[in-house]
Amino acid sequence: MKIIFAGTPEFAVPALVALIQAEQEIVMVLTQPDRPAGRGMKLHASPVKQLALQHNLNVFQPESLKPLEIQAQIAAVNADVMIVAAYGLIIPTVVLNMPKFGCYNIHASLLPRWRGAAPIHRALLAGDKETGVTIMEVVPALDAGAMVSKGVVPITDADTTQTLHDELAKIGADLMVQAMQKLVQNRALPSEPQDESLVTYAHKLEKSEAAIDWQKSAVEISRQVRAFNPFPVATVQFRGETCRIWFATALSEKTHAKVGEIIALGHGLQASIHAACGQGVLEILELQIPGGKRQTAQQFVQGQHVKVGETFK
RNA sequence: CGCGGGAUGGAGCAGUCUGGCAGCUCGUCGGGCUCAUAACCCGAAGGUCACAGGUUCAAAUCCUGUUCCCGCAA
Repeated sequence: MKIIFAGTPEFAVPALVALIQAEQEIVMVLTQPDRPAGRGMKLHASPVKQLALQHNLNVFQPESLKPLEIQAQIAAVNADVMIVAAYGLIIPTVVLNMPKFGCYNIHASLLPRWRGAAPIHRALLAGDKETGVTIMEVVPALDAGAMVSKGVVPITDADTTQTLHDELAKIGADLMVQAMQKLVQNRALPSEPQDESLVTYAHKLEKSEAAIDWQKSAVEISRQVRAFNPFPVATVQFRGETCRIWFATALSEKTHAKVGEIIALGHGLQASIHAACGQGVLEILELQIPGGKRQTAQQFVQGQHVKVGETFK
């Protein structure tokens, strides 16, 4: 079966790997153009492009899919199906209709919950007990297509956007390969429409959401820290500097200390920083100071000579 | 050449402005105390101060160049 694969970031990589290993015929890989990024603003190829080049696949990276000559090039490969995984460009209806068997998307949530740009972050922030990945048809409306299959993943107190992202990408890849095998056998994929009454939207993360508000409960702050790892990372003010908090968990103990105050420092191998919140206590385990690498709470305390009674703001 | 921070025993840092004995909190090793311990006490090992050149009686520190790491911005 002739497949067009459309994807850009790391999330799409396992799916492309799985399709290559499943020996599907990938006739074109759509990915966003190389963009200036990183320190020095050098041009960087997307993770999907790098993988595609390693396998000598036909890479196509137009700025937009709207121009007619671009659409003609896509039509020319005469694909049977198109697979979309976090591509990042709007796909016009004309293009959606090109592949014989349609166009399928991997979305990192249990639809219809968390349609949109940041489903993993929003599920974690909201305190959802589980999330997952959905394979569905691509339709012109945002993440609104009928659903083909789902995989469910529980969210634990140890999960971050990073860990969930990696797991969901892997599950999504497996589900997509299964769906393609089914499509080859049956020439069609059964699907189930989304219940519109249960729709929620996962709007894009704002940089301003990264700052920690110590008035909030430890549970909420812990979710925020984990949702913002690895990007954009929750931040806090300490000794007048903006520090990033990479990992923290909520402790149920009570305290009368003022909000943001360091009330205890762990010892030995389990060293951590305990800070008072609006409700409960936050146990900080991994953080980073400006100009430095991320480090364990123990290294931070030893290097910065942190004392009980200092405060985060 | 987008802006800025950094590199110092195994880890994390101070010392650099104002040149003058290599320092702090840990870790490691040895000994002691203890029913016991991630606790406490005593002792020891471990450094080309990122690399190269320059200034100086004297450079971690001042000057020039290079490499690597990090944050911002996108």
